[in-house]
Amino acid sequence: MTSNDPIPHGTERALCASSGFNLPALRGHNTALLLGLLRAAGADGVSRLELAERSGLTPQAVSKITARLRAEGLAADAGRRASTGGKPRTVWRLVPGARHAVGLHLDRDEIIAVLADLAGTPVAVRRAPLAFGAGAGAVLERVAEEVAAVRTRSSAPQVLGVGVACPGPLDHASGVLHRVTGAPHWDGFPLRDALAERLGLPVVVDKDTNAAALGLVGSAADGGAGSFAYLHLGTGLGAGLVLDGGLYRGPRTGAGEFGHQVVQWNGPPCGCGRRGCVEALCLAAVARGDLPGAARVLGVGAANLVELLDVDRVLLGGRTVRERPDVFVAGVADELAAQAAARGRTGPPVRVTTAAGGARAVADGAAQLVLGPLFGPRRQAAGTPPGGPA
Amino acid sequence: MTSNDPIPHGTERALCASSGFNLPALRGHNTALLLGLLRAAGADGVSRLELAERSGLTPQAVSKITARLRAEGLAADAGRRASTGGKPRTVWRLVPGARHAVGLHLDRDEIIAVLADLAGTPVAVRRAPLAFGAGAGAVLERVAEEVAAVRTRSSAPQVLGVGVACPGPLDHASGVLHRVTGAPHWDGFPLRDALAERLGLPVVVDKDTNAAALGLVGSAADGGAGSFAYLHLGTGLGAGLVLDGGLYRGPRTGAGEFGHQVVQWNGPPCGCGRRGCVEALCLAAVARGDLPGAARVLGVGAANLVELLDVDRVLLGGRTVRERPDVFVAGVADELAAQAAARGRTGPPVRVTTAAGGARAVADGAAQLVLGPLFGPRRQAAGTPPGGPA
DNA sequence: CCACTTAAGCAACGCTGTTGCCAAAGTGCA
DNA sequence: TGCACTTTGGCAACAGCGTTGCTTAAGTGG
Repeated sequence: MTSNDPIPHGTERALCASSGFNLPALRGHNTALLLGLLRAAGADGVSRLELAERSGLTPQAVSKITARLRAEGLAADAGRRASTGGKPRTVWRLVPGARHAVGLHLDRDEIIAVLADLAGTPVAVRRAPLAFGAGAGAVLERVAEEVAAVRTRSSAPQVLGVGVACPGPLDHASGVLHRVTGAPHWDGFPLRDALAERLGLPVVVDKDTNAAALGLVGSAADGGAGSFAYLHLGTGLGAGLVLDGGLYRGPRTGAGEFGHQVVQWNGPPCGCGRRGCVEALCLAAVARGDLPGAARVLGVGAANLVELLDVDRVLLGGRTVRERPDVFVAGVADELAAQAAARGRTGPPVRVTTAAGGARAVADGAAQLVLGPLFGPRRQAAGTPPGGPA
Repeated sequence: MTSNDPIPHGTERALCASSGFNLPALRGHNTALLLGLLRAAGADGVSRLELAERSGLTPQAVSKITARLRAEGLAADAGRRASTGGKPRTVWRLVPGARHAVGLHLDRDEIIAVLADLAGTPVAVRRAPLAFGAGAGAVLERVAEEVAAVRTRSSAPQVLGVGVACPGPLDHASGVLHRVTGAPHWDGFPLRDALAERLGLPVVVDKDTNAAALGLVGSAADGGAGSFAYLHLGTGLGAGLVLDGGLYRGPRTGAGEFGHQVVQWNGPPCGCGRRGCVEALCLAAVARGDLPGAARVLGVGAANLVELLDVDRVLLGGRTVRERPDVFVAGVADELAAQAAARGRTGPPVRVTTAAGGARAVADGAAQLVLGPLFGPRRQAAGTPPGGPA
C-alpha cells in the first residue's frame, strides 16, 4: 500500500549535476529554491520581490510559483509590510504544518523518535529504551511502534517519509548497515528497504553524526551557505562535515571518521589498532577527569580539520560535551586561536560553539534527511565564472 | 578592448545551486553537460543514443544540441559505428581546436605557460625563469610576454581566458594574493583584475595544488565522478581536494593545507610554530636521505585524510615524489593498507598512484580553471532521493 | 529483392519563465 | 477631499526549451 505522494510537484526531481535537465526538473528546481528561501525567512516571512531578488527569478515567475505553493497549502500570506510610498508588499511564509517527516535516532540502547514539521520543529517526541543488539525483527517491530506512536500524536499530518540515524558504519546510498558493534547479525542488513516495506513510507538512512550535522545546516547565525564541522563526543568521537552548504558523505558514506585521526603517531595504542588517535587520547583524558586536557586534544584534531577543510565554524555536541560545554568550547577555541596565530592567519577566527538541540539533535537531523531535499540543493556553484576584463 | 566572446551559447550561465533557473540557463546546462560527455569520450567519440542514455535527455534533444554544437564548430561527426542490424550510429567527437585557454604556473623562480585546447592537450608550452619576488609591474610584464608568446605559437586560436596557479595563500573568488613568501609587497595584490586588464582576457586565479588537482579530474581511470586527494611534495607539502567530482576550495580558498597537519603533537617544532607537522617530519626525512621514512610519514597523514574524507584514491606528485615515485607510492600504500586492516575495512583498498603530467601538471591544471566551466558542473547531487516503498 | 531493424530528422506540442501592459492599493501634497 | 505619484501584483501574449508522434534514411539478413 503506497502512502500519500511524498514529493510535491510531480515525480520529476531537480537533478543538479551530471543529469539532463528538462522542463519538469526546472520547475521542481525553482519551486524547491523558493521553498528554501521561505524556510530561511522563518516566521518573519518574505515578500515576492525579495524572493525574486534572492532567487534571480523575475517577480512574475515568483508570483506564479507562490500561487502554486499556496494552492498546495505549502505557503500562505502573512500580512503586509509597511508601505514605502506605494502599494505595500504582501509577506509570504511557509506553512510548517503542511507536511511532516519522522526522524529516528537509533542508538545502542535507546530510540528517539520525532515528528517534525516543514520548519523542522518537532510536534511530537518519544524516547524509549531499545535493545539494538537484539534480532532485526524485534527491532523493526519496536521502530514501527514508535513511528506509529508519533504519527498519531498529531491530527493526521501528511508524512513524507522516515529518516533514520544510526551509529554506522553504513551505506547511505543503499541503506545497508555494515557493522553494529557487538551484534554481527546486523552485518549487511538492508535497513532502508526493510523499514520502507514495513512502514509503507520512503526511508532514508544515514550516520548519526551526519544527521546531526544536517540538522544544524542553516541553524547557525550566518544563514549557512558555508562550511562547518560538527564534532560529536559521546561514547565515541565522530564528525559530520558540511562543505559549501551541503553534507559531505564521501563515496561510501565513510566521511567524518574523526575519532581515529592520528595526532601522536608514537602515542598510546587505540582500540582500532593504531596509535595516538584523537578518540583514544580524548577519552582517556575524560576517564581521568581531565576535561580541559580532553578539550585540548580535541582542539588539536579540530585544528588539523580546520587547516585541511577551511571551515567557517566548529560545532561541538554529544553527551560528554554537554556535561561541561564551556570547558570544551574554551579548550578547542584556544587551540584554534593558537594555530591561527602561529600560521599568521588574518581575518576572523573560526567560531567554536556548542550545537543546538541537545539530546534530540540527532533525531531532529534525521527528519531533515527527508525534509532537506524539498528545499533544494544547498550547494554553491562549483567554480567561480571567469570575470571579464574591466 | 574586449576579446572574442569567452563563453559560447550566450552570456547566461548554468547556475547550479542557490540560483533561479530560467530557459537560457537550462539550455546552457544541457549544452555543457553534452560537451562534458563528449570530452569524457575522448577521441573514440560517442553516438547520439549513448549521449542520450548518459545524460538522461531524449535522443531528439541530443540531436538538437549536437546540431548546435556542430554549427558552432565545437563538435563534429567522426565516422560511424558497426551496424547492429539497422542503420549504424553516427559517432560524434569534440573538436579540440575550436577553443583554447592559457594556463600559467607561477612558481617562486620560474613560469610555465601552456596553451591548451578543449581536450586539455597543450599545443604550446614555454618555460622561463621568473623572479617572483620582484616588483609586481615587472612580473606582470613578464607574464604578458609569455602569454603573448604561447598565443602566437598556434594559428590564431580562439582563447577563452587565462588560468593562473600560484603557491598561495590567496583568494580564488576575488583573485587577490594574500602572502608571497619573502615578498611582502605582494600582500593583497589584485592579481586577477590586474592581469585581466593587462591582457584583455578573463583571468582565474587559484592555488597551485588546486590547479594540479583540477587537472587530474577525469584523467584517472574510473571516469572520475568520485573523490580523490592530490598530495604535492616539493619545496613544501600541500594538497588539492576533489570531493564528489568537484574541486573543494573552502570558503576562503584555504582548503588543502595538508602540510601542517599535526601527526605528532609532542614532536619536533615546525617552522609554522606548531609541533609534529607532516611537512616538517617529511622534509626532515627527505633531508637525511630517508625517502622510505618520508613516505611513511606522508602515509600517516594520508591515512588521516582518507579516514576523514573517504576518498577513492590518493595521487602523489611534486618534485620530491618524482625523484623516487615507486618508494613514495609503496610507502603511502602500505600505511593506508595497514590502517584499513586495523579498522576492519572491507572493500577495495584506496588506490595510490603518481599523478600524470610531471612538471607541467600545474600549468595544465591552470588551463582547466578556464576550460572546466564549459563542461558543466562536475558535482553529484547533494542527497539521494528517498526511495519509495517496494 | 524484400522484410526487418535501427538511427535520425521534421513538425506539432506542452510547458517553462519572460515581457508588456494594466489594475490594485497605498502615500503625500494641494 | 481629491488628485498625482509610487509601488505591487495579475493577466495575456510570447519565445524557447525538451518531448512526442511520425516519417525518412540506411543499414542487415534471409
